[in-house]
Amino acid sequence: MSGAGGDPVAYHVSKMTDSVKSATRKPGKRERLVTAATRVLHEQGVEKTTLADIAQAAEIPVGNVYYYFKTKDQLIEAAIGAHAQHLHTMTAILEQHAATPQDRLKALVQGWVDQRDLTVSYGCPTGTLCSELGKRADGLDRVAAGVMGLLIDWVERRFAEMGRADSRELAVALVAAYQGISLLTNTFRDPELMTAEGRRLTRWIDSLA
Amino acid sequence: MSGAGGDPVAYHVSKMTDSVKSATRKPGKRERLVTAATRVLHEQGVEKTTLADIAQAAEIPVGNVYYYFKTKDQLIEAAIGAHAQHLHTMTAILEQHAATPQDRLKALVQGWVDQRDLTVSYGCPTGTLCSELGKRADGLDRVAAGVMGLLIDWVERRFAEMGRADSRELAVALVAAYQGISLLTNTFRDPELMTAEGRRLTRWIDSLA
DNA sequence: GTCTATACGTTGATAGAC
DNA sequence: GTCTATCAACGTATAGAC
Repeated sequence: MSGAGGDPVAYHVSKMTDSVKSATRKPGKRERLVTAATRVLHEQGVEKTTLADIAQAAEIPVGNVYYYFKTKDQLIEAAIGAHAQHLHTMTAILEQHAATPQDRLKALVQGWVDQRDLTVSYGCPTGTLCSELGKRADGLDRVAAGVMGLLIDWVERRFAEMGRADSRELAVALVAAYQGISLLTNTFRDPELMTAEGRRLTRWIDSLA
Repeated sequence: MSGAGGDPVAYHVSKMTDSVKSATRKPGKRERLVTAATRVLHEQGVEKTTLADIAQAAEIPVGNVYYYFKTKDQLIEAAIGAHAQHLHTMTAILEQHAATPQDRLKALVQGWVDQRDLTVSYGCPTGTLCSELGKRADGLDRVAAGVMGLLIDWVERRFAEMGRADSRELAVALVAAYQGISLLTNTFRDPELMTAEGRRLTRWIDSLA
């Protein structure tokens, strides 16, 4: 890991601490930087994206980035933290709008299908992140893996609630199916691949109930 | 696309042509370069790999690379061609060692499981390539997609031989499952994920027979 | 054909003015 | 806190000696 604010959760805490320390601080800049980074890193990939790309998207001068983040890796880490936050929000909504474990899982799948156009263009945000960072061994790879773990854990809990003893294996299989079809949807630029696999997975979930 | 020798097949043809043109040519250098590129690009990823990395792995001076390839992209293209060649060889062996479509598909799955240690370290060679190049729109992305297409086509033919009308969808699902579990196996550095999914897929193929 | 030297742009990061 | 100017290192690619 590369310094303080090492994990996605700690990032938000340290941000709050800073806000308390100086009341004059504009919270907009840092947040804009992270939001821009999240989007641009997804669109261009981690290794190909420069700080200039992110700074431009956030409408912030390049050199100024270093006031908010000591290194490029720390900015990437914050962007991964934003993914974790987004995932948390999404699963909370799923739990609110669907009652049974099966319905929640099927709603998750439907969400994937609804996102298919973004997947066609850039692949799954978490998946492409893990794919690139998986070739590293500097700590950032573990941070990305953490987000993927959160997703699998959530799915596993739903299968467990359905009374499945093999809930972990089923969760891994469902997320793997999504990651795989995301890759193919992006590779062949064909949203219909995601739609068709969504139908298959929905039937599969029903068959397990 | 970035010039002559635009597709994986044409590469091998142009190589042959060159060999005919000058009998004194050492075929070792170019081939070593492509072999090294194939390995290093898989290990480090496309965007992070420099020509110096590849040249060093091939034990060739950096500047000399440009005698064999006009640009870095053309070397990458040749490496993708090597993947296509390898895939062709592999499927030929599968057809030789297994008789029925089911057995051939199960042998394919077993091959994936046997490769799990490499997947733990660097992910699926074709998959990580497609993931990175999928963010481009310069032609190389289509070349990588071509290799993935070869694999799906081969699988589809086996399902068709089994009499399945939905052979294309099944082929996409099987390859997606492999790509997805490859990503997770690499993300969590856990070969057991691949082993377990291999068992699941083998049972699934049997259930379709 | 093979290799060395080097040009030229870009990148992450720093120093310091305001 | 914000921004500009700039550095040092590295990347691709070229020129040209042998």
